[in-house]
Amino acid sequence: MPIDYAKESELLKALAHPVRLRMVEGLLGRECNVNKMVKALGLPQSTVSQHLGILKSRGIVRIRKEGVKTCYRINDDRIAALIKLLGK
Amino acid sequence: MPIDYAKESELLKALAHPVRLRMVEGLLGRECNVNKMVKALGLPQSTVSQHLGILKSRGIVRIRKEGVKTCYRINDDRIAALIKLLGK
DNA sequence: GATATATATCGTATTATTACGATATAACGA
DNA sequence: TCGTTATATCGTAATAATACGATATATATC
Repeated sequence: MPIDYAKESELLKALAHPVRLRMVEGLLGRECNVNKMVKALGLPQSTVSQHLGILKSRGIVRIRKEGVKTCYRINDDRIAALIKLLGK
Repeated sequence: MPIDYAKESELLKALAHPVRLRMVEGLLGRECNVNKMVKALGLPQSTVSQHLGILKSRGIVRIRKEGVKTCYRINDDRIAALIKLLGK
């Protein structure tokens, strides 16, 4: 399958940040709401939300609303394999 | 193996550019000198050289000198699998 | 409706990346 | 040594990404 360089480089760019990489790895196999991530990461809420927005806009994650909470989960099938590759 | 987020996000950042992604894919399985890439990509020589420098500094490619020519080739075993993943 | 909680968005200063012409360096052949 | 070819580096203007406080919005509870 021919690669869409512009599109796939956007995907990689979204993952190419230490905080987002950590977020994505943390979301493998389980969903998580924003507040939990804020606490786990020790970063300002606005910063975490901004990073999540980037991951969402690239289709890497998607959300599920649960009352007032927003639960994020992985939405791209390739992510798990990609993260696994990085650990080698 | 636990991921070094800073290190691996640097790897992804180096790949997260349409031109560099195209370069890397073009180098899968075969080496190529700078001038050939300049012609193939239709970009200024300084631009191509700058991108190659980024790929090299992250260990994604390495070089072999052949007289005046510099031949670039893939140097990271994970790259082929990563590119393959992107095409899915 | 008032309040508290969860999250998103805005504004913006700082820092990083990009593109590319100009210039430098290095190897080769005449 | 000169000229040519191949490549790297420099300088820099333009653009993009980042961090994060302030603020807005939405939902639940009382």
